[in-house]
Amino acid sequence: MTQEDASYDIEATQQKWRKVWDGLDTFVADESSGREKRYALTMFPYPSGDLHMGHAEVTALHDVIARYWWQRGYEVLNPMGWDSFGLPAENAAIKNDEHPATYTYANIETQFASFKNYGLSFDWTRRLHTSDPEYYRWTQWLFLKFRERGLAYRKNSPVNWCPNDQTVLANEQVVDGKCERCGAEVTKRELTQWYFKITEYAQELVDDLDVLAPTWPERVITAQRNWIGRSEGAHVDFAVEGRDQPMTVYTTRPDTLFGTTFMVVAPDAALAAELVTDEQRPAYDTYLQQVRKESEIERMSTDRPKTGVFLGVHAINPATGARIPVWAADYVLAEYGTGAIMAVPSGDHRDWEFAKKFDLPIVPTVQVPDDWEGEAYNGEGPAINSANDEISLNGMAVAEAKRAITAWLEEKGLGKGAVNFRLRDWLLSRQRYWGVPIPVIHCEKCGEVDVPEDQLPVELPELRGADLKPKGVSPLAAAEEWVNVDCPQCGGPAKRDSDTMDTFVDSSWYMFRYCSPTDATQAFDPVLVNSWMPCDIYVGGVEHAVLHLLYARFFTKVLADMGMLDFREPFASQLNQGIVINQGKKMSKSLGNGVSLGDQLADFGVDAVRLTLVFAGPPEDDIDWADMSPGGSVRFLQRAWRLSGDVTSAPGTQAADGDVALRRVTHRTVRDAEELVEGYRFNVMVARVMELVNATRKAIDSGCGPADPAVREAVEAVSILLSLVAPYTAEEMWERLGNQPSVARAGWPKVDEALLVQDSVVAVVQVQGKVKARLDVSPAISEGDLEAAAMADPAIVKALDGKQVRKVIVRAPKLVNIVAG
RNA sequence: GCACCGUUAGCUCAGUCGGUCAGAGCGGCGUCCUCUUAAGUCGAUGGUCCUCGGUUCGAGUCCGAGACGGUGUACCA
Repeated sequence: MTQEDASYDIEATQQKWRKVWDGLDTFVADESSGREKRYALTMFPYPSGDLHMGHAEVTALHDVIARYWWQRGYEVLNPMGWDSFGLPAENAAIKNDEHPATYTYANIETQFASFKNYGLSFDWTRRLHTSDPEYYRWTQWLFLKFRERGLAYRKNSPVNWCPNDQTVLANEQVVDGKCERCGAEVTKRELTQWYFKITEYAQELVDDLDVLAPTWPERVITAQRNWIGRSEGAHVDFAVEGRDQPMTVYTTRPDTLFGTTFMVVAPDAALAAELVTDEQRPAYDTYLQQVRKESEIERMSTDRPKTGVFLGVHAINPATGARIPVWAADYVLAEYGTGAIMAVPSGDHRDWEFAKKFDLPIVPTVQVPDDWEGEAYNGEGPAINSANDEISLNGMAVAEAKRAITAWLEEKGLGKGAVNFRLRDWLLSRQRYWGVPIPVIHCEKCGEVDVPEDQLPVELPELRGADLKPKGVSPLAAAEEWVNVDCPQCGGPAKRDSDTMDTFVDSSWYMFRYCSPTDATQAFDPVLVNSWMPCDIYVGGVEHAVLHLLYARFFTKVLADMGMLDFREPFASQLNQGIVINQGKKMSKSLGNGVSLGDQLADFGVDAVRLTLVFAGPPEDDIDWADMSPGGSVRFLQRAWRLSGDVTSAPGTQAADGDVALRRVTHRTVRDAEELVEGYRFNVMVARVMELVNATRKAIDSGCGPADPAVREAVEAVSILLSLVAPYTAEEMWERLGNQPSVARAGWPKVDEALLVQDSVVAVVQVQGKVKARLDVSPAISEGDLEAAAMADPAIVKALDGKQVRKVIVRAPKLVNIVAG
């Protein structure tokens, strides 16, 4: 065997097939094919630099599913595009004195070429970029539609401010008190900003998680549930001495009302400043200053001691009539609930700590179990100390007591059962340039006026370099010719809104646009969208568990309510891939442990890199590239390819008369591969293909020989199975077998069920749990026959010699266990 | 602190209903081939299935406790 016969030239093969594929349009989705539709979506990238190992992994995994569906005979929509608005382009533009579009579109072209080289089955006729005016025109249109429905509004409130990026952030973009993007410590500012009213959909967003739970990763479901933070409880009014208005609190434990011994107000809530007496005002002001200076990070740490200040006023516990002091303390948050709480130190560890520190009374209202040790008790138990002239909760369990006290409060007009959410409205304004301009004009006379639909898109003015430097207000505000316009309503002087939208708005609806990407008359074609969607699979990183996925779900529900969609969840199932790390650590410039995708592809070829990533382990696990052996993948692929040269039967040869043993392996492998791909267990699927390759090799060299029809069947199956992971090698094999390209659309091998059934199985006979004999039996053998056969076996007779048979366990057709002694 | 997940060969992982169940691939080692340094062949090696206890005729598999590792989350009333 010469060198040329033993291996193929990876680089030449890649170049050859790229050219052939370009002429085939193999993966262009055709709505009119009449085939059942599938929509495979993977999160589109931000165009920063070239593709890296992370992109390589997620697209390789995603491609297995898309290609599998094509092979199974579905019409597959598998689009790709770019989430191309965003800060990195703007920062690069400032640094290099250029336009953000220059950086953005250059990177897009680089990534596009890399994707093509990487052999993915994307339908490139549907490519989109969110920064194209043809796209963001419809982002603006959707904004106006949301505004029409009262779901986009402006309000003044304290917002998260990133001092580094000089822009506001959504709550979802603040992680541990830091900017999710750049890591700078987030501060608060009072600003008037645009919001989407996502809270209006809070209940549905949490309810539908139950629908998604079977097909979405558990951790995403959990993350969203926690983020939405639904809780049930009650609002309770407390009269305040010397004040007409009561103060209202939200509590999840109204049953502990009798144990409320003081009240706490968030120091930065308006209510605190209102309630404080003149006498206590200096102390309060000092405290407030101190709290304001704390960073979010300090404030969020849970193990620091409680602080607070008495406001000088008293409230009345509506259940006991007791006078209880009202305090301000920073462990109560202004933004959650009503910004004030009823403190029950016996039942809440925070209140307990506070009461201990400031020597406030503690009244237990739930009987603690005998064996319980601790401080505040928030578990189950009968109520105690909870009675007045009108009502007694004593003896009731927690749930019952909640109902009873809530009913009593409602009857007295002192409270009401309530549901509360942690979720806040989505702050969407950004004070930066490279995003979608908000299509609103501010007129002194008319107020906020929509840009008329026929004037969309509101295009970005041409700004570059230093014009884009962060100044705390949007760079657009300084573009005078752009900003100053006539009011569309009254014609008077007016100004455009100079903020741009959060880029998460762009990505909240792109999955719809892919269905009719060039439609110039509407955001998307509802008929096409409803025919393709919801997406059958959405592959992407778990870092979007709350942000993007929550927003996209919200948009879908709003659009459904607008009558444009006949479904209410965009992604029927989801797969989160892990990340590629190196030597146990995340790849980073500072660690110098980055692995260049380009280098890996040059060294091992596309197929071997893809195979390595897919075979590395379960898709959701991280891959440590240092533990991987792409060289091993190269050798395996060459070994598989070599099979295709050994086949001597002609194309079209019927396999029916072929070697049965090999055929069983082939058909078993194909069937298992179906289940494994559908269960996203691609690594195991690859292992099975490796075994099939080994079995085929053995059949050729020392079994039925290369001319046997079963060999062709096996090698064709290998080629088709490999086409999901290693398209170049598979194509090369397919051609070498004498078939026409492309193997990607060859169709899935048909499994002969008869070959999956064994005509005899091996039954094990155990004595005392130890295997003493093996019998070839029919799979249909009865328990009686199996037992008789076992007892008659010479080895068993010998093993039982002189022993008393106490018990015989028969599990036909696999096992007989004889207990003797 | 709480919740969830995991622990099987050097590495990455399979192991379905409790019974052929101690497995695959890779790596490493050795062998052979007109002999290497991304070629091929053949072969052998390699495991306290994290620990302890329980259920069972039988436990990698089920149950309990613990250890270790990981992930998420954390003053949300």
